[in-house]
Amino acid sequence: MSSEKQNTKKEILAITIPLFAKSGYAGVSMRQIAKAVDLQAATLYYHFPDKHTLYIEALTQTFNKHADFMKESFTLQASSEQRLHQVIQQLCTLINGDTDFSKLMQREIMGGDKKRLQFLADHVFAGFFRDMNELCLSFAPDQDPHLMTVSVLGLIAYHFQITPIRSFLPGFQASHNDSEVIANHVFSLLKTVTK
Amino acid sequence: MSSEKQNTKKEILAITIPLFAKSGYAGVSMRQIAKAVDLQAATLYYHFPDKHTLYIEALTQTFNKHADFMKESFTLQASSEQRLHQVIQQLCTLINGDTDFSKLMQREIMGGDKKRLQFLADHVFAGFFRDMNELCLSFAPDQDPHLMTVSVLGLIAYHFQITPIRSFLPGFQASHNDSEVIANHVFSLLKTVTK
DNA sequence: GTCTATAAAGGGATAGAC
DNA sequence: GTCTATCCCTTTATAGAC
Repeated sequence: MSSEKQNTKKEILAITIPLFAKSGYAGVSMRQIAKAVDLQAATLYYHFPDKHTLYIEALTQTFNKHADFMKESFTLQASSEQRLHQVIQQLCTLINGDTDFSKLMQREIMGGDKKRLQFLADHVFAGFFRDMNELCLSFAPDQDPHLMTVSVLGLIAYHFQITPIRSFLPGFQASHNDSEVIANHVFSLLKTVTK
Repeated sequence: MSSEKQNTKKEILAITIPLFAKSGYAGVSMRQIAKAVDLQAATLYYHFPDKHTLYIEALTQTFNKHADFMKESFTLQASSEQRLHQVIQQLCTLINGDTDFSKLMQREIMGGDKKRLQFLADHVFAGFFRDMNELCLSFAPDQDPHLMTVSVLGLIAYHFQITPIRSFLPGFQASHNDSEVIANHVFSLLKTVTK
């Protein structure tokens, strides 16, 4: 509790998260991490028992960061169309503002560890997903709510996933990387489903 | 040209692709590959100069496999709505039938090597993407064609991306993993945009 | 074309000084 | 809490026999 060095652990995590997001667990060595944090590799083991624990803590922190949003994004009382619009905008802002979150999620899904996926589903997404199902049911009653929720999420997430390659694809304009432009586009698509 | 051993190289690639897809470049060792192919690790170096080249060839083969579809999916002369329906179905079949393709693509995008992304964009997706832009323009003239193309692709791709975690999410039913069910859902969403 | 053996480098992790 | 030094294992890659 004494001084500035209590922050080291948090600093390590902060610097490690983007490394794991970009290159994956196996793609980052403890030595690389140490270099990025400007410490000796051995020092990392004072703060974390091993590499796996460091990764799990990085993962946990990245997901916890958005736990509040996941729970409080549906407080607004309004028409389902207005709520949809708001949720789309918030999701775009969230995903655009934290690329690491999406990447780590993608990597976890591809890795396919069932226990971890079960955990992520239950403790990170369940509440949010349930709210989304409900919202979808109210603005698109003809659609299966689970499929509809995935569609809305995919419609948003994919635009940010492909950001690194987007500028090389036909028809690209700088505005296509803008969070608000994407949000408006997605909403304009989905509101035709509403009526 | 003599005998059965000319196939070794192709066999190595065939077995390597799913390994790289699931665990990424750094997540797979030459020894693991050798074991999976039932060869000694040193033998791999007779067929490929190094690991990187093996990976690039695996990548290339995976993408080339679909080059034909990417070029010939738009020959059908019909209403834009019918063509959209057909393209959606074909994309679902393709993505559902080759998980490795999507995973390798995702990993490439997350890795962020600009030269490789430029190459993939130009040599794998450019033609297809251009056709999609055109199709989008004809069935949804009010939307930006580039954004609309990405939306259609994301709407489809995301459903398959999340397959491993889907069964843990609220509202899941077994049918949600079915390629045809997804295709019909996506089309039913998009056709409301058409009118 | 595949093997055994091995070199050379890099990886995770620990011991002990400060 | 951070360092240096080091252990031990795995990794990529090569040399040379068959």
